[in-house]
Amino acid sequence: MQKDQNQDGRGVHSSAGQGTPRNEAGCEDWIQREIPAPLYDLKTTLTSGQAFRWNETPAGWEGVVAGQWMRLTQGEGTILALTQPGRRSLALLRCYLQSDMDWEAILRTFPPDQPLKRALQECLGLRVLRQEPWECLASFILSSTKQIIQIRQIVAKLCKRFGDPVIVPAGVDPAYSFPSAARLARVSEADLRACGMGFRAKYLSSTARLIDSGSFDLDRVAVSPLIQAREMLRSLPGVGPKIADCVLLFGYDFPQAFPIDVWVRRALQDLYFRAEPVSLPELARFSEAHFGPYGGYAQQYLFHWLRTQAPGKSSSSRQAGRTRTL
DNA sequence: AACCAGGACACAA
DNA sequence: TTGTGTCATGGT
Repeated sequence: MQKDQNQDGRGVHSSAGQGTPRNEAGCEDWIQREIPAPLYDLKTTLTSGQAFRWNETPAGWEGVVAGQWMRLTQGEGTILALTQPGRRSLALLRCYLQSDMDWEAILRTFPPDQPLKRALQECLGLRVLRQEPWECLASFILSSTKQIIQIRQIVAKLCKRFGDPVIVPAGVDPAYSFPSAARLARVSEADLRACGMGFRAKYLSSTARLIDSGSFDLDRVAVSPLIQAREMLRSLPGVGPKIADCVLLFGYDFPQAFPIDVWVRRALQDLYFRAEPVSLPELARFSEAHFGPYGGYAQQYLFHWLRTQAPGKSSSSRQAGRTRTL
């Protein structure tokens, strides 16, 4: 079910260097298909800080999944997808979007507390994607102390410089695949840094090389229990507790993983511990116990809800960074 | 123009 | 185990 083979570093024809796509613009076919997706808000999901490569155009949301360009639009209880008529793109997309998930059953596992209920109401239709592990890992290594808009810019540069061009419909801006670990392993740290990623360049470079050399096997994460999978990812340079849980949640099948960034920390502090400041490790322990087997999904609701709040509406949100005792 | 961003890391206590 | 300074870069 979640076993879509992503082209990450190891193995697969990454050294072949396909260069430019064979088809010239206009010679290829594109078909529109319909994916059943009840309770699915495409825009909210694609803009909720999970994936960084979707662009909104007048025609819909355009992006690249597993090396294939696609355009998605919201339908009534469905998602419309413009893809090549190729064999696998539809199955690929349903896995990526996680549109077959029994969402109501998941909602029922959430604790019935007031803050979460409110976040659910405000962001109904927000879903969790299942991205390719390598792209997810690399993207979140680049995410640390960066705004989402900046992460998008860095990733876009990275793909344009080191990814391969993919086939797009006539008249559409060129698009690129996400560069494999094998490719990035052969890129100098300085060239990575030129994409604007700063100190994260050495993290991405080192991690790409560990994966390319076979020292680290991304597939082994998928078949490990949560605790071990988390430890494995954390052994990679540039991957700490937060990024590890992002990759487990968005790139693998670990719905309990609960990444805590500045926003989620603020949300937990304000919504569940209004009285006094609680340390980060303590918040992590609370979250693991409180939010249940799909806690990561609850986390995504809290994250997106707080982040889309009008600034200044929430009580102590703005200057919560400094530990100022009220 | 300061301030902050989907943090990790080495190091101190 | 938990708390602090440092690390680049650019948006707001």
